[in-house]
Amino acid sequence: MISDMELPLAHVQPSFSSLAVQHEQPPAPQQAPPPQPPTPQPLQDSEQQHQQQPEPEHQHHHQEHQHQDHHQDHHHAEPQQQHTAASSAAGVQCYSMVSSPASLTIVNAGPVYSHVQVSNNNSILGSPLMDNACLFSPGATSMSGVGDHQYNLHQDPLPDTKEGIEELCPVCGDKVSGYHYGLLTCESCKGFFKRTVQNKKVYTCVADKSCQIDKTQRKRCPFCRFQKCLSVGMKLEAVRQDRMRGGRNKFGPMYKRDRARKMQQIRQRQLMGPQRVGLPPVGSEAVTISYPSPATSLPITYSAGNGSNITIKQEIQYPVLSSTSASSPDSSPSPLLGAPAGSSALLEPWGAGRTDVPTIIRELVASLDDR
DNA sequence: GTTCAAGGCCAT
DNA sequence: ATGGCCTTGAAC
Ligand SMILES: [Zn+2]
Ligand SMILES: [Zn+2]
Repeated sequence: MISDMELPLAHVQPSFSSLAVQHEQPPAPQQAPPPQPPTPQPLQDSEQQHQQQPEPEHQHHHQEHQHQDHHQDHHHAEPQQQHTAASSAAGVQCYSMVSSPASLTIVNAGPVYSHVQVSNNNSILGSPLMDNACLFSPGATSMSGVGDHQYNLHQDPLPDTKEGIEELCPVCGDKVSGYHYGLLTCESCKGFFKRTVQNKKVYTCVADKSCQIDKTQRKRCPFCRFQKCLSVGMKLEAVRQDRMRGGRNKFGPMYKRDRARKMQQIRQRQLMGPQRVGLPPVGSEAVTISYPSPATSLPITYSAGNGSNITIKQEIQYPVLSSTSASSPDSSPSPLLGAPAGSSALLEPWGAGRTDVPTIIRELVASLDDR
């Protein structure tokens, strides 16, 4: 039985499996793929209410925003949190792209951000490897009934070079509209990710969780779309639980750095001509620092829809108290290609949670972690 | 004052 | 439910 393997690797999925969780889920033979109601898994972390740094005393002052012409509805946070004490380790995986835009390989990486998952007994489904691992199937698997078009993956003759490149959404290939939840994505995936996380949607894949997601089929399987969003690195924590509008979050500096990095890459390309300018994984030099625990987090369980509980990890940033606050998000937003294995830095030596660090120092640190 | 990513709105 | 467009607001 597959029941208990720890399969540390293998669950990338948006989660689920916990759906029925706790109770076992025996009824599924090995073939039945979908009965599992998935729980989109790793769900949520949210950007917490806005309490970022200063202001030790207030907590929510959204104030009524009403100037302007339209009103929005804002409800305060909704009631839904129950924390559980158990959290298990997270096996995180990343997909790395192997040159062609179509093939992905799984790479196992250390704990990166959040994928906490509950008791996952994803046993059912049969072989663990199958379900999530094959994002790409050779041709045979078309989903049941739906997928009919199989394009052969043609690669663009000139994938890189010029700005044209890299402006495709890593999830669906549509045009990028800016940085959203951690990386450059298109407007629709931004909206999709936001709706999914805010409303705690739980999707189900009727096929085998490996549907191809592209601009024309992204609507067909939200489950696989969300799964891909997480795979490429969209951050749950960037979705605000309190729905505060505007402002900048902790990823701001990262976006800026990433942008500069890409810019330089382009410069080099122009000057160097046809030389291979593959950008280094992000940790090119030598400086690789790894820190212990990821961040203060508390797992909380909420019930989604009906009947499923999901444990999620919520990032909390204490204002100015604990030195355990995360200071630099992560240095690389890049889709695919996981960070080596422990390169998430959180916390600076001087425990500067967020005080007044001279700009220059901050940049130094940032560039340090960046490499 | 400017940015620009996050959330909201609303016609499909 | 989706996705294009609009408003917001901390960081710069
Ligand atoms: Zn997209
Ligand atoms: Zn699917």
